[in-house]
Amino acid sequence: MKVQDHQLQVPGLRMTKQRKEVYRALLENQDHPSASELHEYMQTTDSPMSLATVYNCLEAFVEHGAVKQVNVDREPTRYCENSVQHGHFHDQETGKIHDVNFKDGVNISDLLDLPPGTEISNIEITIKGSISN
Amino acid sequence: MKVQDHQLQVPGLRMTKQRKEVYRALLENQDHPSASELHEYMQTTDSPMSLATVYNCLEAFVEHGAVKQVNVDREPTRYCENSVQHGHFHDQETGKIHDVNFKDGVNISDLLDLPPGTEISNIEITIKGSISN
DNA sequence: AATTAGTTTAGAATTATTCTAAAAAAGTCT
DNA sequence: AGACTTTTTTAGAATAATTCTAAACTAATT
Repeated sequence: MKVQDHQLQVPGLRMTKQRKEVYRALLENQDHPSASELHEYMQTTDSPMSLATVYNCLEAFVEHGAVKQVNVDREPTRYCENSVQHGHFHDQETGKIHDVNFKDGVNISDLLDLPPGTEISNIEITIKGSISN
Repeated sequence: MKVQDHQLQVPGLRMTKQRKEVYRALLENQDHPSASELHEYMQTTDSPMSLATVYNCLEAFVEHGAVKQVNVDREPTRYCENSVQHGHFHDQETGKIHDVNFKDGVNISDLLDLPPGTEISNIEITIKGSISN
């Protein structure tokens, strides 16, 4: 997938060359990369950059809500573009992470006994398992 | 809460002195401690032990399904006794983690569009937010 | 152009966790 | 019980993801 330059925008964030390219990499290869995988990939592009910059960019995106972190156990944090709310399925055979969408009309508070007055800022659902065929 | 010695059992696991006491600490102070918090606490008991042992014990419990790991962001892994399936609420004001139970009769597959053939081995639900009063 | 504020960078520092190998404990067998 | 095997505990070293530092650079503003 190709993303046009003018689409590489995160509201409220100055888009430097590096940020643009990291964001592009995330949008174009939706593969839940870790910071170092992303860094490795960036080295193969026209915009090689330091690992620290990859971390800085990702941190900025997460702060601005454009990117979501996925933590599974103690593995390196993985990053994904955060358009719609979704959960993650961690395939234990392949190690891959897949997005899983919420079914229409379901609400997390239908599922959990949350204390009264709870203000939710983030929901993280991770399923681990395998796919049998 | 006091736990009797004979209750400190994990099926299939040899209960050494150290494992008993770590398990007791988890059952008696249900506070989602990290390994090093637990270690610090153990030093105040009759069974001081090394940090490596705390990690070893916890690993054994997790492998035997008696204890569950809770990971929130990149914070140190926290541990809780795993009797019934539950999720976690991470209060961003206090940093504390609270258990949240699933409502009766709900099923995770009612909520998510999982790929066909998915075999679930573990579900992790973490809500971040605050409690307004 | 000069100044300021924000960003990138290499490399050092941090820190949770795992590893190592030796000592101690527990379990088994006769 | 004593001899032997297996498992566990331990202190300290090693690892690895991430954060920090401070200097160089870039972009924005006057």
